[in-house]
Amino acid sequence: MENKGKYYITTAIAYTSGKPHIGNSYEIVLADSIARFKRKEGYDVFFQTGTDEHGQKIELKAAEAGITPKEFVDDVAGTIKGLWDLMDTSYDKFIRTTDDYHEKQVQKIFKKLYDKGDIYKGAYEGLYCTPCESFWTESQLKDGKCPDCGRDVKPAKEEAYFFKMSKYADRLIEHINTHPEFIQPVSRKNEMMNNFLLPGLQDLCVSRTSFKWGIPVDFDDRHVVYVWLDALTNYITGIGYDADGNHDDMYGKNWPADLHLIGKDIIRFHTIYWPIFLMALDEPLPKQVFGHPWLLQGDGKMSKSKGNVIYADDLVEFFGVDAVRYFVLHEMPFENDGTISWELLVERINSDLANTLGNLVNRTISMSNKYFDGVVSNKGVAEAVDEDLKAVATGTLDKVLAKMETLHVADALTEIFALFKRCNKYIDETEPWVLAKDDAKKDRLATVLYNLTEGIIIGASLLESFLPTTAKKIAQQLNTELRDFDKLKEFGLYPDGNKVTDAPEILFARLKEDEVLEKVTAMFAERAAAAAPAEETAENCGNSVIDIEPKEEILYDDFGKMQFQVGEIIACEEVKKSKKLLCSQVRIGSSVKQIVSGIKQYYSAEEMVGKKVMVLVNLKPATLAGIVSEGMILCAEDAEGNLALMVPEKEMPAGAEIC
RNA sequence: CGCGGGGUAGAGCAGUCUGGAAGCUCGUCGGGCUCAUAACCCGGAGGUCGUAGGUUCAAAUCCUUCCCCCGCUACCA
Repeated sequence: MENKGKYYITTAIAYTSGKPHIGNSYEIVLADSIARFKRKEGYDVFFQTGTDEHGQKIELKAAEAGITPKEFVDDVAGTIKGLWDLMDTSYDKFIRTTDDYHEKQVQKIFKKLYDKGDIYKGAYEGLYCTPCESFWTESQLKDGKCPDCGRDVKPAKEEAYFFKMSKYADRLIEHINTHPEFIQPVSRKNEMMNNFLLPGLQDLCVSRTSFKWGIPVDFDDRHVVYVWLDALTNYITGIGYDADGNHDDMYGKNWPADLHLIGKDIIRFHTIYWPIFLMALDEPLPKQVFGHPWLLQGDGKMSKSKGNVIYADDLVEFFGVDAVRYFVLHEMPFENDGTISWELLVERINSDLANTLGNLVNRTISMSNKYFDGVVSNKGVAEAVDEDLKAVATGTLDKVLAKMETLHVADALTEIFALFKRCNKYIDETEPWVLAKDDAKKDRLATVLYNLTEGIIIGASLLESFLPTTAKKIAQQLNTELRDFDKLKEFGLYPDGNKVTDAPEILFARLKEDEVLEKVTAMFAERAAAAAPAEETAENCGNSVIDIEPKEEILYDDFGKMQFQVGEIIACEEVKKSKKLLCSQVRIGSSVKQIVSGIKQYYSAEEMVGKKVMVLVNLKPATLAGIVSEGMILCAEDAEGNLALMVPEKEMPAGAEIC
């Protein structure tokens, strides 16, 4: 195989605040498939992944668990690495931001940029929530309050170091414009340009004094390096970058990276801040950043308290590694988010892996055994129908290469499966069972089975990057080797007279959806039961009471001005323009009022109907989202902003006064 | 008018740049076959290509109007 040079691919490093769910595990499988594919193309691949282990959140979580931050991240990093290994991923390097060489380089980089004048000391001004010890921006606030605890925030200042982003903005704009392939998919490019670059970049805060779990700024130890300068630099420290210029050979060989594979949520950091850091360090920019979409759970949101979070290891236990790899790779389109559900998994696995691929391999081997004691020989009795099969088999490589060139991994898989489908069709066209009845057609029969075996091994060789274990199993059953890419345009390389296994193993068993769902339900029920007591205890010792800002004392007259009545919701619909609003028709005595309330996230329109609720009826009508609201439905609100309607404790008629 | 993406068969999508008979996967219905994991192969049904207008011999595709969904909107790891 010709050497095409180096290929350095990275995933984002996973944040060690907890076990990643399947949506987070998707990225590593995608990266692994690309890495394996590039190796087969002849590139000298270096594939790096790892964990991002600093920050306030981890400091807090560790404190909650009663262990040190380092103990906490050691545990989670171990879990993450275990998952990556379980998914059969072929990374060359697993970097942790707590690794000593990384910490040392981050300090040196920070100092270097400070000496250069790109980092300066300033003050971070924002809205501060004292109990949470967190800064928020105007737009992060929920109803003007802290989005974490709901309490008031006040303007505050904190000493911090800043990076001069604007200094490099023009160079970055120029780079993005002259390198259309830099940001993928391209739709993201406009987002970055219009929202950030063209309006003008703000300087980035790169240090914090409000927590300690981070890399200390070595010349000012009240500060720790904040997030991105720590996390993003892993891509160079992991391969031996040295801020003084004494790089490891690995660095000279691999940098710049060929591909940073990341989630679409952190595109900004990788296409704006990271390139600018590199410019400041006088290092070349990565060639491409691909912000992949997300894999979302279709049936209801994943939530830990519901116990329905899907983890990669659960899926592997149910379906096996390659089935899970296949699903996430196939179901994820290039630009839009993909959906995962147990039903879709079963459907996909049955249809593609069991029916199309597994059954093809199985029926082909069975026929070789049945008719020729497993010996596959090319007797050269060709017919016209063979030509199309051969053309498809030898043409698939180029199609797959074209799809992979633009990182359309799902489409590449579809191309490979088109070959397997073609093989199935070939069996129908040639009808081997008919040939078997006529001794005179024995050589034709042998040729047909040879062609099938050849088609399958070509397909399996292409499949290797995506489903490595399955590809190897197929090769084993056919008693041959998977082929290199430069051998995939030739048809007829399967050794003449070779013998396939006499005991073909089912590659993917067909699954019964109801059985799977039953097992899933049982698993989640068990998990929820295990989680519930723990959560309750946490609630009881933690947040069972909340305090809110006291308001000033009022007179009875003030209270008397407000009229509260029981209202019955007789109709309710969502206000389509809004994320939060429901519009209810509320019967108050003999009249009906229209009231708009911001409770859509907690109550559906359907379940509102029929409820008796507490209503402030003499509030001056207001217009919300273009709809008149003639009162207010009252709710209790907890620290997280969850709402509960206030309802009469005994049955009361609509219109009853509340006093 | 903050910016961007999208609305094509029951579901999920391609096709739009470069106008020229509406396609793929799953599901569904019917047929074929029996080597195989009730699988495989063939065929049918099902779409006013979001809406309203315009350009053209010809529009899913180009232009304009409006409606609806989704993402981003600054220091979140």
